[in-house]
Amino acid sequence: MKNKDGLYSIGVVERDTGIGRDTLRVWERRYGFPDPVRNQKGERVYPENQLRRLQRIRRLLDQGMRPGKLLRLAENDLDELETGLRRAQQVLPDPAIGELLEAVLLADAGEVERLLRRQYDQQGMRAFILETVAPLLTATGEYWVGGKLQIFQEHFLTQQLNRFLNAEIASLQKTTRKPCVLLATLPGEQHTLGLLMVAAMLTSHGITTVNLGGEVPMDQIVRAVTQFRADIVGITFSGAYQYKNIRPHLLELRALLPEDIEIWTGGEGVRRLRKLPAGITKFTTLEKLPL
Amino acid sequence: MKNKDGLYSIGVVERDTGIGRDTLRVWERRYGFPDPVRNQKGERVYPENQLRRLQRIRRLLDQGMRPGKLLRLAENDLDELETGLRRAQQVLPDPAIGELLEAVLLADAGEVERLLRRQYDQQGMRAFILETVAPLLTATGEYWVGGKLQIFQEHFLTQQLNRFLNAEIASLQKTTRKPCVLLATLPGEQHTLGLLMVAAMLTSHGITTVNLGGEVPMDQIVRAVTQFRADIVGITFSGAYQYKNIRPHLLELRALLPEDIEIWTGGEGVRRLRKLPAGITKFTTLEKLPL
DNA sequence: AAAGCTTTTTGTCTAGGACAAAAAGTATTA
DNA sequence: TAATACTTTTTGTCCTAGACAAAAAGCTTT
Repeated sequence: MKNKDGLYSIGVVERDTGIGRDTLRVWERRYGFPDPVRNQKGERVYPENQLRRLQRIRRLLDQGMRPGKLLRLAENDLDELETGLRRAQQVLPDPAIGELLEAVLLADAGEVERLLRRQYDQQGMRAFILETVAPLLTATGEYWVGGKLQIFQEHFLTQQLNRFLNAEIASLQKTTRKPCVLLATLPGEQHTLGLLMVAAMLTSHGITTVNLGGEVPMDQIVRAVTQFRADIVGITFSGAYQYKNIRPHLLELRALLPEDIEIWTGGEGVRRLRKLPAGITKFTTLEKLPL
Repeated sequence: MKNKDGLYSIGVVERDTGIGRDTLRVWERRYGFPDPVRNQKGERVYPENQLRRLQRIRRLLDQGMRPGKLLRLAENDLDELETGLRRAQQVLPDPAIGELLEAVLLADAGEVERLLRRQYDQQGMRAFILETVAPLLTATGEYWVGGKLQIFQEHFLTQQLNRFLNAEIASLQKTTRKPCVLLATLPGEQHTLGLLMVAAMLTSHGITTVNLGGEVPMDQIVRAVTQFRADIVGITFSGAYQYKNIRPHLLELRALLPEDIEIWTGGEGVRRLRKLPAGITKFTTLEKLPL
């Protein structure tokens, strides 16, 4: 799949950017980018810098921009758009996030744990998630795109957060009550940290949550809803999820579930969505969760 | 995408079965199944029963059977194969495992938690892993192949174990010391519960573990080893992992790592392996971990 | 049982055209 | 001003049938 020197097949690019192969080919035809090399067999082979650029484009698309515009732009135009966006989004630097990032870069497990604990004890679950975990993940995302963070460090942080949140949820969960929220992602979506963050927030407010984790087929979600007598189904979509699929999938799920079951959805992937039918609520930010 | 009456587009089938669209088309061409209808636009439209059958086929493929054989079979031949598999795998009856299975089938989170806690308190971490968690997973695997367990129930149990073990690891982790064990699976291997079980056992014996989780690229493992100053690298392979790749991958990793770093490996996939070179140790069973 | 070889099986990729769904743009009405 | 209806543009998914390398199976030899 991956050639020695940062060369990627169309399948790998599809997976790593979340852009379908047909789309990649049609962009090439229409806009001239991406412009992959060919291997001996005549197959497209994408150099690393094109993969990176596609990932950047992907992020800008998620912000609501349009392919027809983005793909005709040069690299430095993208820079401008990104800095423009960054300015618009007001990244305020919290010293604690900096400390945590430092500890992640040094891969210092004890320190990460200590800092998470300190923040949690200071802030309580809700603020901890909103003001520590979420910004930390955003920051690491930016670091990764900027090449300042290794993949293993991201894995490490994910595991660390996973453990921390799971432990807290476990210790909180005894005292829960109605309503019952069922959490899952659909097949193809492996990013489950968002679910965990939602679960942590809800559980800390005494709401029963059942987290089924990643890649749960739709019919299984439907069955689980009856089994657990859930009132609400929460589905998250990361930025890597095939955007085009999100709406149809949500509609499909909506059609499969009884009307009195609410659907909540959130995550990077959902930001661009507009006008959802009754019975599907979109949360662009965790702050908005009704607690 | 989904039509009213249980009709599915190729994209939906791809998603719900995990079988790529190109593969679906080529199967149709070669074996005559699946055999979708066409819509007005001339596109493939799969009726529900074909989707279901593809899902069954998918499961049997995961058990190691081959497309060329499965796709030429009639529906009741599939039945036979499934019952055959069920019989081949014996069920051993431990009352506690039975209770847990029952609670999983009922999707009773509180009860599962209570039973896990009871077993853990009685047995201690080592015996809990060996005599409760491992047999429970084996049992659910058999139930799943036999169709007695829904996918969501398996997800539910995985999450529950995940949470439980992570919580215990977190509470134990303060007092750890050398040696340091780095745990991960290679790309393509998403099964990470094994890592968690190892991590739990080692941590309970005061050994430092760093769990990087699933699908960590090899070069990242190498980098992580130096960063964490690990002494041992643990890699697990589930039964679903391409058997043929295991040995070469282990050798590749061995070549990339300094000689004084040990490699430990385990999991279903590793059982058949023999004669590994110096510096790679295989654990066919968790009991054998040197503690 | 491992290693080396040959044959068969299997999945991924190619092309450029077609078309409907979604979004943007424009006009009309409240 | 804002909501609604209609038109145009943009965009992603699907189609065909052939090619070919990677993976697995089936042998044989060490």
